[in-house]
Parts: sequence; C-alpha cells; structure tokens
Amino acid sequence: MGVTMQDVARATGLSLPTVSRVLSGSNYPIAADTRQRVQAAAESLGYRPNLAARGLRTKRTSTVGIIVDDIMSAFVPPIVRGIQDRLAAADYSGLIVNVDWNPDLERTAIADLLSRPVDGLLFVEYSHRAPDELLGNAEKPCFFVHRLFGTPIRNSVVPDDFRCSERVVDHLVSLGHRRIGLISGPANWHSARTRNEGFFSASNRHGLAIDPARIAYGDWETKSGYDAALHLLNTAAPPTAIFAANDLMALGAIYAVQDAGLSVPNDVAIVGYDNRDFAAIVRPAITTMSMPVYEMGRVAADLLLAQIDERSPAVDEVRIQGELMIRESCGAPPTARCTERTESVTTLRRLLLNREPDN
Amino acid sequence: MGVTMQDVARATGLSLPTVSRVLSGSNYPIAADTRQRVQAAAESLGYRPNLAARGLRTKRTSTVGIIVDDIMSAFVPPIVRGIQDRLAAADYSGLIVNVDWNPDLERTAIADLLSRPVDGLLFVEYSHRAPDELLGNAEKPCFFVHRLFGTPIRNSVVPDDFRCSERVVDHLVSLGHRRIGLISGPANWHSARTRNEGFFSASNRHGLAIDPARIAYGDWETKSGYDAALHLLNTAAPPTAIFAANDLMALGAIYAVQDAGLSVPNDVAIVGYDNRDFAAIVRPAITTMSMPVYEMGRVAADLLLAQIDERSPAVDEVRIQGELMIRESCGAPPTARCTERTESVTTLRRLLLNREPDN
DNA sequence: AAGGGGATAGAAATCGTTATCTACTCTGCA
DNA sequence: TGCAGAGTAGATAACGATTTCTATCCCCTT
Repeated sequence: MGVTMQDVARATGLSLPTVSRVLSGSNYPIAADTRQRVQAAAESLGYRPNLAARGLRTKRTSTVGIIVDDIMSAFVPPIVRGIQDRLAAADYSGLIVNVDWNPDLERTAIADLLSRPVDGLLFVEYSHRAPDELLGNAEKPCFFVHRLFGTPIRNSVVPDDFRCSERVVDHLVSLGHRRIGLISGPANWHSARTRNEGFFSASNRHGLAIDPARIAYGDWETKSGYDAALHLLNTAAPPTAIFAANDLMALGAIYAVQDAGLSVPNDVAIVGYDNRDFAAIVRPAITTMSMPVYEMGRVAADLLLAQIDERSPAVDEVRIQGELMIRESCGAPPTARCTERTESVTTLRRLLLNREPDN
Repeated sequence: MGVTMQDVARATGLSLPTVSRVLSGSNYPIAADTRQRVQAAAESLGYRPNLAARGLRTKRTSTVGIIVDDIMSAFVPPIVRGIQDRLAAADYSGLIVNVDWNPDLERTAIADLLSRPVDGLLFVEYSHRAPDELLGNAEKPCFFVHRLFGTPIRNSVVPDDFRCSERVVDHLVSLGHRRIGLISGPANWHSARTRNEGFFSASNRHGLAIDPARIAYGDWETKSGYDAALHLLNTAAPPTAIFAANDLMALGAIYAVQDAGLSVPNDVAIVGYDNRDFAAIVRPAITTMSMPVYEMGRVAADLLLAQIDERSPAVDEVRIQGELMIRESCGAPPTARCTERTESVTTLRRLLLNREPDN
C-alpha cells in the first residue's frame, strides 16, 4: 500500500539503515547532505512511518490503554481529555476501552490491550481489584485515576476530597453561617466518607458543634437530596446552609427548599460538589466545589509516562485540589448570563393573558 | 518480554506455522489433537498474540481512527460509545484524537492515524473539508458522523433534523397549540436551517400560517434563547408554545417566560431539541427531541466496517430519527423524581423564619 | 610512515506473525 | 497396483522497521 523506507532508500540510492537513521530521528552521525537527500525524498514520495513495524522492533508502541467503565459517565470525558493531552504532547496515543463495571469485560479488555501491545495502562474511575491481580504477569506500569473504592493505593491520582470539603465549610463560615447541614453520599463510598471527614474537621476548627441532626444521607441522586434536605429543614434548629456532597443532591436540596416556600440562598444557602455541567445553568446557579477532572487525567498520564520512560518508581497517592465555583446558590449575585429580569413584564403578561384568536 | 508463538511451538514440538494456524483461528485443516495440544500449551504458557506483528503481516490492524474536535463536547461521548460498541463487537478498537477545530492539528492527526496504521477513519461532528482533500492519496474508507456544516455528502450519518422538527410541531399541535413560536439556531448552521424547514413543513401541513413575527434567531446559547423568547412574547399575538432549536435556548426561554411572570407550561409550552443531560433535571423538565447520538455512532461504525471488510460501496447520507422525550415543559405531569411538593411546608417555614441561636 | 580513531554508510539479523510453497501420509477408486 | 486428491505439517519468505556489526575513508597524532 504505502511508501516504505525501502522505497526512500531506492529513490536516494542509499541503504535502508541510513534512511531509517535519518527518518527515525536517531542521533547517529549522518552527513548533512545525506540527511537532506533522505528528507527530500521522503517528503516527495509521501513517506509515512509504520508505527506497527517500529513498535515490533523497538518494543515501544507509544500507546497506552485507558480502561473506563463508560465513556459517557459524567467525569470520564474530561479525565480522558486530560490524559490525551498529556499523551499527545509525548506523541503517545490512548486506546479507550469501556468495561461497564463488568469484571469479565475488564479481564478481556486488559488482555486485548496487552495484546496490542500498549506501554502502560490507566484505570479511570476504577476499581475494586488490586492492581497486581489485574495485570497478571505482565510488567506494565499502570495508574489509577479517580479511583472510587477501597483504601488509598500507590500510583493513583485522586481529588483531595478532605481538603476540598474543608474549603467548602470555610467558605460558608466566611459568609456568616454557623448552622451548616450536611447531605452526605452513601457511607460505603470512600469519597463520601472523606468529604464528611473534611466537613467535620473544618467544623471543629471553626468551633461549630457537630449535631447528628444536621447530617443526612443520600444516594447521590437528586431525589435523595430532596428528601435529605426536607429532613434537615424539619428540625428544631434548621441549618442556614447545606453542603451537599454532590451537585445532583444539591439540586434536589434546592428544590426542597423552594418547595418549602423558602428561598435559596436567602433563607438557606446551598453548596454542591463536582461542578457538573448543569450547576452553572440551573436557577439558582449552584455554588460548588469542582472535581479537578482534567488535571487528574493530566497528572496521571504524566506520571505514567515517567514510569514508562525512565522506570521511575511508583509514587504515593497523589491528591489534586478542586476549585470553588462561587455562584448564586450561596449568595453570589447572578451573572450576566440570562438571569437579569425583564423590565416589561407587565406588558407581556397582559398580552399573553389576553390572547388573540389563532394566527 | 512476552510468550511468543515460537515458545508455544517449542513447547509442543510443532512448527511455527502450525501453531499460528491454530492460534489465529485460520480455517486451515488441523488435526484435532494437534489443535488441542497447541491450545493447551498456549493457555498454560500464557500466550498473548501480538497484534502489531499480526497487523504488520496482514495489513489489517483492527483499529479505526476516530477524529473528534473535543471528547468533552456534549454529543461526542455518546457518539463515540456507539462507535466503540459496534467496533468492539467486531474485535476492532477505535483510536480517538482531539483536533480542537484546528486544521493544523487535524492534518497531523490524520497523518498520525494513517501511520499507525488504521483500517478506516471516522470523523465525528465534523467537518469543513471535503473527504478527498482530507485523506490525500491514502485509500482508507472513512465516514462522517453528525457532520455539522456543508451540504450532504456520501458516507455520512446525520440526525434527521427535518423529520424530527416536524414531529415536534405535530406534538405541539396535538396538544392544541396553533400559535407556535420558533427560536432558530444561527442561519449559517445546516442543522438550524433544516430544523426550520421541518418546522415550516409541518406548520403548513397543519394549516398554520407562518408568521415571521413568530420566528426569532439565537446563537444556541441560553442567553440568546432568553432574549429570543422575550422577543416572541412581546408581540401582538404571542405564541402559546415555543419550539427552541436546542435545549440551552429552551432553558433560556423557560427563564424568560418565568421572568415574565408566566408559567411553563400553563401559559407557554416549551419544547427543546437535543435532550441534553440537564433537560431532565431542571424545573420544569424540558420536553425535547433527542439527538440519536449513540445510534448515529453505531450505524456509522457498522457501515465503515462493511466498507473495510467487503469493499462495499459508499452509501448515501444516512438519516437517523430522534425520540421525543415528553416532559413537564409542554404539560406532561411531573415524574416521581422529586417534583412532588412537600406537605409540611408551613411548619418548615415557621421553623426557618424563627431561627434559633447558632448550634 | 604507521596506526588510532572519528565520521559515515552498508550488510545482515531481528522483532512476532502470517502466507506461500513443498512434502509427506493416507484413503479411495479406476 | 497405481494414482489423484484430501488431510496435515514443515521450511521459508515476507511485512516494515531498528539494531548490531562491519567496512570504508580520511584526518591526525606520534
């Protein structure tokens, strides 16, 4: 099909190794005019290196495997993008495989990737298994990005949930809140527990008592945030602010407060966590701690590449900070987006209520 | 590093070609016990085929390139998932490259993919260029998924915007609406124009006059939907329903109607387009025509594989239907999600307004 | 003048696999 | 009995690159 180095060699009258040395960017000494002849010929023939052949010889494919449960999951695309950007900078590519939380798929996915072969593996939003068990006898470096379950392990990059939660509390306290409710995620999730611990830590630091009546548990879904918020509001000393451990529950909490006839943020301030897409466009826009998704991907790819290249040793769990996105749900003024109220409401209303016949 | 066919050959005392014929699943006649010996040895040695070597020899890499502008774009992940699922079923993988709307990146991305090499190419949400120009002299099959600009071309898979818009209008008419406003996307977008045409076509079919005063133009963003809706409402005979050409503008329109002191859907029904994630969780949940993103990806990958395998000829533009997601913004009852109002509002309110001292 | 060594290029082997060609053993039929 | 042809396996040559080893040439030192 394509033009090979052999063709370039023939065209220039030079030998194959010489052409290879020029075209593969080796640092072997090559006469300047030879180098130019080769480059000119390669260019004019439209030569493209065959990475499969190169990889066969060099045992380096410049490819890493990326194992995700589902590319459609909310955090996965930005994590993947972070990974890809770092990889692309090193002329690597990432091969993404979806395993759908299915251990069988996962096994075959790893086998397929090792077959390809890849130089390393990245597990995104993963995993229940220990890394050794996953790889079998294959000696490939691997990293875990945003691992959701289990105890901290080496070669993993995670959000700093503890510190981030502390910062959420700090912010609420700085706004004057002293009764802060917590809507926690399910206690079997590591991230939920860590966020709670950050909440407790900062509460203590600010001298706020931790009242169990001000803690409710949800399941990450909107409905559970709604119910949890109702529960928190329905206490003797209801919170003036609620920290929901994710944005979906924060949205549910907002609906609950509104349905209670109260205002967010005037009566109850609400802060979410994750900075999901919708947080910026719902009303009120949700103040939230962003997940450092892109950055986690970038860092993980960076560390993985280091281990692929220089055999640098495994590193301890790396924690990345999020960014507090301050928005309306805890009192920031509406942005220019589209929240400004119209001036001619009454005119419009009159027109609409006084409808004309069709067409 | 790994176990090769050579090792399996040695272990079994058989020759390399024989081992290859067993392990590569060729249909060459092999004695049953030979086959078993090879398979047993391969299994126990932990043999993994090296796809790079195989690809080198067979000139088929079982890999296709997927060129996207940004994996983080809203529609891209589900399209990619559709592609990947179809590819995985054929033991293919897809290599995703982001080109960020940058023609230079795009050129090098294509070159890199051809270098790998890949068996075919998929362009997602793309492109300004003609396919011939993109590929140069490389003779690889390629498909366009959800191509956004330009006239229809062969080997492309797109949403059936015309028919889908007709169906939106049909639904609004079936709900009794006769004055339907349109918030169009920018006229230089092919999809915007096609959606408008569907709107006109169905309007005509239902005997609704097309009043230019009931058409406003936005730029796909929320703010423009807000402004456009205000504009539509502020006419002599304001619409009782508004069809926004995407969900962001629909959300803006909802805010505008609400800010006008009116109710969605009681005073004005609103339908969006795209079925973005937030459409189901905002209040009111947005009725919307879904983009058949996953399906487009699946179909495109399917057709691409057919062309890779059987050299089946190029096909005409394929149009995929969306699904109308009927929700609250055009009058459907709220789901069980979390829209039910609480019973004990007054108690809650009293408690909150009558706040206790801190802690 | 001899020889050491840097600069440069080529020959041949190699990576792991598949494809082509050859060769041998049977079986069945004329 | 002889032979065509199916069944089965091996030898060898690719695929497109890189790597190692070898061979020049020529300059410079002693």
